[in-house]
Amino acid sequence: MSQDTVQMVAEAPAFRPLSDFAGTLSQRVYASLKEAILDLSLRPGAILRKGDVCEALGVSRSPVSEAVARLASEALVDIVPQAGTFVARLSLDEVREGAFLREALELAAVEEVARAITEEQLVELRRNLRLQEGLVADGDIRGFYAADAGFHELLLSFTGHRRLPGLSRTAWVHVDRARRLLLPEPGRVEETLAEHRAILAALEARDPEAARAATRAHLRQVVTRLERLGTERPELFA
Amino acid sequence: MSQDTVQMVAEAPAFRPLSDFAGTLSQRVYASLKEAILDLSLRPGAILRKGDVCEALGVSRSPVSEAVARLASEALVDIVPQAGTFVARLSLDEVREGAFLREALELAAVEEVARAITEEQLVELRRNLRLQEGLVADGDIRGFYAADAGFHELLLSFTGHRRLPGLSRTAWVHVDRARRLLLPEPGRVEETLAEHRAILAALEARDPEAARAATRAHLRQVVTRLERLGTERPELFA
DNA sequence: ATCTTGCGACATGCTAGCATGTTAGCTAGA
DNA sequence: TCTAGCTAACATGCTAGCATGTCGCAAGAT
Repeated sequence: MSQDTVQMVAEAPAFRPLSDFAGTLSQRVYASLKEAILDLSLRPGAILRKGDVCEALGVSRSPVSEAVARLASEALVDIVPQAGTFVARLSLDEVREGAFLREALELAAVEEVARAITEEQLVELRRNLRLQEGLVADGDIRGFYAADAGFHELLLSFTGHRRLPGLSRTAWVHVDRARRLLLPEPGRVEETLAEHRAILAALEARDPEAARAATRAHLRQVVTRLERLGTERPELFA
Repeated sequence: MSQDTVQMVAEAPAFRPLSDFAGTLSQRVYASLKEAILDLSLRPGAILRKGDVCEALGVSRSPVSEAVARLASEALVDIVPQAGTFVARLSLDEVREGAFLREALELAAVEEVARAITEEQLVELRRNLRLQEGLVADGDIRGFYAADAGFHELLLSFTGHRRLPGLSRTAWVHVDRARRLLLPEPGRVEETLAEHRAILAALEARDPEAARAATRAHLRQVVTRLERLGTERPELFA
């Protein structure tokens, strides 16, 4: 019961306007809410009143309800029937599960891709990698993260499976949210770049096992640092 | 309204009553619809009118709408806005993707489990395997499939990840639906049983690579037969 | 002072009806 | 006879209001 009581004032939602997104109202509400949750601008553990969301976004309750249901299926919110909806707390268990899922998917992908990658696909990866190098040189960290995501999305799309990239992103959601807590470490982007180069090298060699090893090493970096954070500051996680 | 003709009766959805399920109305509608889709009692490609579902199940349109939205997220139905909702056609691409996903998850799981499986967990697996043997001996194929599913669910649960079994089941959905088209092959259940024994043996030996190999061989059986069916009778798939 | 108990407020889930965009069928013209 | 355009029915998406179950607070009893 010793919950936070002081921060009632800091409950300013500040959602991105719906006009920034496309699709049906439900999808737009979903996108806006999800972004707010991943941003941590909706604090973990905070109550999420559907009525407030309706008023803030200027829509009725059906689209909000559907959007919240989708978020619940990703464990980003907890719905307690007839009681309330709460933003999911940060949880090391969820981080571990998300990391496990993404690692499983991505290892299977690179293993398959390494066996039959085409020259055109390698060209795409090399181009993305050069883009990353440029962004690092310019110090554009935000752009680098976007290119990073693009690199992984390219890899997954090479399997030919349409829904795989989206599933991987969904799996990674809890890791990504917790990552906001990590302070930027000097030299980390250069390490990331080197890890991407190692993955590309394994794919150029068409060596499935090397590709798996490089991808695994790459993906475990973030989780390792989050585990360390969990032991150093356990109060951050539920 | 006009009376149902004889041919209309063939289109009778025949949903399982909602009282057979638990949870909110949305969840029950979802379960009932999903079962009908997997049963193929809702024909692939058929139009799925929400109004009809409402009337058949005796509920309003909101829970139906939410249930259908969930089905759409699993690609079991296609929603065309302001036009109609259709039961997804059988698709070899979806079968391949579902098989890929489940294989990725389950290989990662057994690899991890093999490293640190406890004696109690092995006991659970052995007990399940003996159950399978008994059901095969009794010729209870339906019961055997249930025990089969339980075997895999046990394996996945040993990772400690809560949502993993459900995700694997979701991934497998398209394979499972297409499997209804396969004629039962004599001796297949005994082969399945042998494959399960091989997985268990690898786990008892705490050999991650052997566990991966055995699991992979097991999971690819169904897909191989479905691929064959796809070349022999391409008209069955979209 | 503490524990219990009852009442009030409230958040979600559901129902019913309106707005919007699509599709199919029919009609008129070439 | 075939095509093009129009109209009418219709399916979904959204809005607004009712039913149901939960949680919190306060007053009273021990």
